[in-house]
Amino acid sequence: MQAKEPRAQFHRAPADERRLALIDACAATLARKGVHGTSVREICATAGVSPGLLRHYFSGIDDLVADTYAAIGAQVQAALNDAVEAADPTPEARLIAYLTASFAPPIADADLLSTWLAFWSLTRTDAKIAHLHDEIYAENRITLERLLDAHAPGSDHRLTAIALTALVDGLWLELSLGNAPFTPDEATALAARWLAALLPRI
Amino acid sequence: MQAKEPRAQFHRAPADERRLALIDACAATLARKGVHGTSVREICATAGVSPGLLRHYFSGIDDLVADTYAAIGAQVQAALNDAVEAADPTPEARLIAYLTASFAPPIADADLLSTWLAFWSLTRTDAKIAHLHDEIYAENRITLERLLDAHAPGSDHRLTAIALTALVDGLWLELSLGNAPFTPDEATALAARWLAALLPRI
DNA sequence: TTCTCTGTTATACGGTTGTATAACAAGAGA
DNA sequence: TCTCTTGTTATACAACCGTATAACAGAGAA
Repeated sequence: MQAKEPRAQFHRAPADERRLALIDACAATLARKGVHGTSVREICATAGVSPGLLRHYFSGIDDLVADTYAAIGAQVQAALNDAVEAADPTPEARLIAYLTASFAPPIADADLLSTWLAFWSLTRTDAKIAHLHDEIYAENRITLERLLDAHAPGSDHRLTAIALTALVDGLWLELSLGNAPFTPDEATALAARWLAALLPRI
Repeated sequence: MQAKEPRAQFHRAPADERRLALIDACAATLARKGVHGTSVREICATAGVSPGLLRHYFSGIDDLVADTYAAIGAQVQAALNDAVEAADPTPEARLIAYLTASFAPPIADADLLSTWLAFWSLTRTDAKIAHLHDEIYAENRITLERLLDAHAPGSDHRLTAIALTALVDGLWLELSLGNAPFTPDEATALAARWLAALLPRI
């Protein structure tokens, strides 16, 4: 006996804009609800769009998640690069800027961590995600090796970059999880002290 | 028209045993299927038990996951302690043993990481899990501070323990995710080198 | 203004989710 | 051997899942 619902109003958006809105909504949902609470309906509700639309832009929810990983990864890389480029042009200042940025928003951020954890946890089950992970981390290490090489040209910085990445990741993780028993400044100082021990001139 | 299924045979197990079996099954399922693929039915199937039984021992699936976190956390702590106690009784050897154990099975293990990632990702949404996380990490830091204090008594090792935890976590994460661009031995060497820089006598 | 294309919504489908419930049977105690 | 307790199973339920489909309507083209 219920009256027929009038069809909701909507506007047709450019394809790029809609894709981006869905990617943003996917990241926001992963952050807020975790992998468990992230569904097609939840994402589309966040994007203010009907559930069916997701499959008009992506082949499925897994596809959207992978694209979201790529987008977020690029955002992080860009934010770090910006911080480095905004620093004094000495190799030392650029390295420190990289570290400082790693422990401050928008990098050290509970939402970003939640999203990132979702990606990590999908690495085992989703080959596309695993491939993206390798790409993103390889690019990050190359960035670091360049920064290190500017400081001490010629030597091999492979292991140094690996260790620095690990240290920064570990500190970033605890900071972003919340309740960390240390401050962002202490994290930067720790990483800098570590660098000073390895690269005496810093 | 189908014949009534005869009720499956079963045996009544001691409460502790059943609880443990369900916890093991929960960990295994989280490792194999991820958060997304871990359901009451999947866990109970792994444990070889009917789905309804879970709620006879736990108030719900969230409760079981929390207990699983506590159990796995204790196992990890125990494995690390065993490695330390099995080492030569010098402070240096004990520290190195801690590091080596961190990058070898059963600690560095893809299954353990998958489970651990699930716990991390629940930290945001589940208060009980968040509390467990704080407890487990605090205990781990205390263990490390004791090891460091045995080597250099008197000084404050708070930040050193924090940094070492972060470095080990980061290296462990990449190793366990697979495709890491370094070996477990290199990870141990990196951490040891870091310790040597901070604590000259190692 | 009208036409046409297609981005978008609404709805339906079979399958799965966590939980509730009652019937059953294992195994200890008498 | 019998009884009784209760651990365990089987089944049911409403809610949700990801996807498929057809009808609708926005907005540029003619």
